[in-house]
Parts: sequence; C-alpha cells; structure tokens
Amino acid sequence: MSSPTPHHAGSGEAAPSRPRHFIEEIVEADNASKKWGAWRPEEIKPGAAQVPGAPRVHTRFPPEPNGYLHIGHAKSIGLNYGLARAHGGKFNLRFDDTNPTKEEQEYVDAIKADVKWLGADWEGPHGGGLFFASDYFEQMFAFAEELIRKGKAYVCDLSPEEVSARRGKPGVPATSPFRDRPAEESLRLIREMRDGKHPDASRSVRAKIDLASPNFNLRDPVMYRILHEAHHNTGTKWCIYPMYDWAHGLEDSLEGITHSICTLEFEDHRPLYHWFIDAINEGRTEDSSGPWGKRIHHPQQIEFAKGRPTYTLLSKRNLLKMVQDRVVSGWDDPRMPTISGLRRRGYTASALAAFWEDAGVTKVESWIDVGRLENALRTELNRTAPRRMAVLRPLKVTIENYPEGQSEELDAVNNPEDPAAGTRKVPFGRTLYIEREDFMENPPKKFFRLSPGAEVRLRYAYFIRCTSVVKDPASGEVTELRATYDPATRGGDAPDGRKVKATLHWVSAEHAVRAEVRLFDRLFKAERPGEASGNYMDDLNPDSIEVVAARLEPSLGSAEAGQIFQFERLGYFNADRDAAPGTPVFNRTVTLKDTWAKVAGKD
RNA sequence: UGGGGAUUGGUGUAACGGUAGCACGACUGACUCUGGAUCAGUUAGUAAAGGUUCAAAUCCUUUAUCCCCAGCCA
Repeated sequence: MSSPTPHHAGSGEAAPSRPRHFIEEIVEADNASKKWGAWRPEEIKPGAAQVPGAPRVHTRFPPEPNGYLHIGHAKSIGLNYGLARAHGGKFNLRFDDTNPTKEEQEYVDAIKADVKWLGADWEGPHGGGLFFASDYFEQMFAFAEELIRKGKAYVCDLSPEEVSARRGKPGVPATSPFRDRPAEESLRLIREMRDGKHPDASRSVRAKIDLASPNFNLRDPVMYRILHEAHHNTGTKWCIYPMYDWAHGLEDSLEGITHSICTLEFEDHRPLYHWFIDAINEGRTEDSSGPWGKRIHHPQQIEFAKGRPTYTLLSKRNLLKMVQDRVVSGWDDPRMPTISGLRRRGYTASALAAFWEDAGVTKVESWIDVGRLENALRTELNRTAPRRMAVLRPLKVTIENYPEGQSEELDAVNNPEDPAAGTRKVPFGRTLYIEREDFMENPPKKFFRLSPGAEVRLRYAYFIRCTSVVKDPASGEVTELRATYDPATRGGDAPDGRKVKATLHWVSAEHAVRAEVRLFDRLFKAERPGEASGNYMDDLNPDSIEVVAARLEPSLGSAEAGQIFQFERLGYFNADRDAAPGTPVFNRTVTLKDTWAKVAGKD
C-alpha cells in the first residue's frame, strides 16, 4: 500500500494504482499499434522527455480566452497534461481565439497563470509549446480557398436570419440558393470579404456537405463570418473569422495533436471534424505528388464528460455575470469556483488534481459531492499545514491564581503529522482568550468543553477550571470567565494522571495579534444551483461570507499572502493579500470535520 | 419530433460473458493534548420487462428516464 504521492495536473509517470479509464485505454491501444507513429529526433527539444522511436502522444488544452478558468477546466488540464506526462508525450497550451467579440488579453494572461499554477507546464519537459489559433488564420484561409476550388465550399449571401429560416427541420432539408455558385465567383467573394468589402454578417463561407443531414451540424455549416472587430492578437488585420468547427481540427492537425480531447457536447461535431480534414486531404498524397500537395495530419477526437461539484456554478457566462453584477468581488473572489478564486481561498493545485483523479474520467455527466473536494484538500493539508492557535470569537478568561504581570513561553508542536516540522514557542499569561463556543453555562450532556466548575486543558499549556462567570448586567451576555490553573500541569499533562475530556485552543490577550478572518460558506444554497428554481440567482446563499475580528498567536503576525495554516480545532486558513502591515487577513479555506457539531445538531 | 450520448449502493467509479469490487459519505467502536488525524467494523447497488447462454451489469429486443444539438458561440 503506497501512500498517495503528490499529484499535480494529472498523475505521474508511474502507472496509476487505479484501473485505467477509457481514454487511457485508447491511448495505450494506439501506442501498442503505433497508430500515431514515433517521435523523430528533430521533434525533440533539448531537455525534453520524449524518447526517439517511442510512440507519439500529443495533447492540448484549448481554452477560448473569454473568461477565467474554473475547476472544471482543471479536469481537462489534468487529463491532457497527465496523458502527455504518463506517456512521454507533449502537451500544448493553445488559445482558441477565433471570436474577437468575446475575447480579451486579460483572459489570456490569467489563463496562462492558472494553467502554470496547476502544473501543466507547456514549456517544461512535456511542453509542446504555447499556441494561438489566430496564428493559423492565414493557413486556414488558404485551406478554405482550396475547398472552394474543390467544390466543397462556397460563399453564401444569406443573412443569419435567412440561414436560420431555411435550416429546415428533421426530415425537411435546408436550402441555400448560393450552393451551386461557380467556384470562381466564390473565390472572388471570399477575397472581397477578407479585404473588408462587405459589411458584418452580409455573407458567409459555408461548407457544402449535406443540407438534408439529420445531424444539423452537417447542413452546410458556416466556416467564416464577417466581423469587423479588433482581435487581441491580430489587431485589425482580419475582418473574417473562422468558426469553431472549421478551425479546431485544423489547429490540432497543424500542431500534430494525436488525441484531441473535448467534452461530450462536441460528440455530434465529430463527423464535421473528420469531414473538414478529409476534404482537405482529398487529392493530397503522402509524398505531396499531385496538384494539392501533402496530406495533413488527422488527429482523433475523443469526448469525455464534464463533472460538476455540487453547490457550485460552472458556466463561464454566469460566472462573468456574477463578476459584472458585483455579486462577488471579482474573478478571484475566494467563493468563486475559478482557479484563481480557489487559489486565493487556499486550495492547492495538488488537491484539485487529487479531486479529479478521485472523480474519474467517463462519459457520464455527474454531480460530484463538493465534500469530496473539501476532503481532498483536508487530506493534503492535514499532512502539510503548520498548526497555529487562533481564536475567532474571543471570550476573555482571567486565571485568578496566575501572577499579574507574569508571562512565559510554552512549546507547541508545529505539525503532529510531521515531526520534522518541529516546535515553536507560544506565550501564556494571566489573561487569555478562548473560543466563545467552547464555553457553555448550562452544558448539555455530551458537551466536554468548559463550563462552571469543569476542568479542561489549554493546549500545550495548563489545566484550568472555571470558577465563575461574569455577565453584562443589562444583556445577560457572558463577558468574561474567571478560572484557576494547576501549575503542576505545565505543558498539558497532569502528574497525578488525571484526565480531562477536552483540550481547548487559546491565545494570550497581551501578546495576541488582531486579524480579520473571513469565514466563507458555499455561494449557493442549492445542491444543484438553478436546477429546481430555474434561476441560479434565486439559489444564492445570502450568508456566504462572515467577517470576524480574531486574535491570533503572535507568530501569525508575519504570515505572507498564500501561506496556509491549520488553526487548531477550527480549520485551514490562507493568508490573504488584503493584509495591512501588522494586521493580517485570513481566508478560511475549509473547516475541520466537526463531530461535535453533528452531535449538538441532533438535539 | 429528428440526430447524438448516457443509466451499477446516498455519491463517484470498477468489473471488457465466469465470485458485483474500490473510494467517499453515513453509522459503531478503539485510540487521542485538535470532538482533527489514525485504526477496526457495519451499511447499501446492476433503471424496467422479455430473450440468448451451463453462466448476463456485460450480448439481443422492447420500454423508461436524463443530458446534448437544431448560433454567422466555443
């Protein structure tokens, strides 16, 4: 039994300990049959992991830069990068930037940062490189002209509305009066379109496939639309832009992608993927003899199911709307399911990879209990996160028999799961803070914590016993506890062997650092946002954030943004960039499991 | 409606004609200076109906349910 090795964007070289999923089986079968040939020495960059003669495996992650990446994308990135890594192959990051109306440089930059953070290094030993669909516009245009010459594409003068009206129905074919336009005329028009002679949407280039196909994607799909719009990469050079179906297979082909992995909704686009490449290859030959030249590479498209964590929303469109409507503070709001939001919340790349590894790769669309995501994080952080003490909702405790003005330093273990993490000193004094919910004046039966007359341990410090309760006379609220301590229990053990049932975390009032701590709850209160209500906004959780003024042990005063700690008995907390000098800000990533909450909740 | 997919415990997933298994959760208990962690145990499933076969989650037929497509989005 091997302990789980750290995961980053897909598992490592070693064969996974779980059964292979269907895509791994396809890749392995392809490798066995040498379907994609072998790496040639000239394809291998210095320091790269490919081995000459080994089977080619080349994957890619092709986001459109129209928003930020979210946890769903992490699945695809892990799958694609993991496949390349596990088989000595290459991985490309490619921006599918074919629609300038939605795309922005900001998104390109953010996506690059997120993919890198996730560990899918397109420049490392498995890196195939960074690419943009827009870099291929010229080549694509040449291919389009070729299809027109071959009688497989034409310029259509129908407006979008007319195309839609003429699309036909199941059993009723679509129509276009321009289908049989002479190639010479289409060639002239596509040139004019490119040269800006025609207004937006006045014409389009269409593939001549099958107007009667039951698969509507094949009813002469549009290849180019006219769009007089600046592009983040090509500026104003182009005013016609290729459609996804036309562009995507060519991008894969040009890059030598072997396995073009996408999600289920593209299944009925697969015939198109093949049609376009086959159409280009018609008349082409392996040795480039003949009028059309050398055949182009023909990758394989494979579809897998997205997964959705419960209580989260994963549509780019709606995430964008929440950002625009200020429902959240931005794309990286710690409540967002975006990669940048999760990172700020305190999630690690390896926990995200472990989560998706756990969820598996299939063709079944499913909701995955968000608790599994939290568990993936807890499992990792339990091993790695340094422990600290912090009191979220302070209740003052005065140790009556501890001398005034005195203080001392006690040894605290940094991580009981990792002896190498060592110990630290924690100051103790006469006045302390404990967690408000660790005291009850009239405790129910199974409440082990502090109550009048009860004795508990202060972690790494002393046993204390509550002697009296001070209340605000007006409100009746408990404002302070008086207690006595047993000096013989220093460090937390009683020489006489007596036991206590609870150990509480605490901070010294004199030494504690004040901090803002943000407690997050799920953004949506419905398990499947929008599904029952029809509108995801109706399912927003109004209490998804609570800010408390906490007191932290002094060592936390110097925490740097991005450092993750376990606050003992509370959960994992990530230092946020909003910190001001001397007053840290922490985000609660996830709580610890809380058996007591469950017991108490039953009453 | 036409086309394309899917259906195994509460959840996710495996079994590729031959013992329905794993993980998470839930529940018990042990242990514990975190009501955490850890350890031991319990729990519960092949969408339905027919058929083929010595043998069916798996093959065949029919049915049911769910998802996707019918953008000049990707």
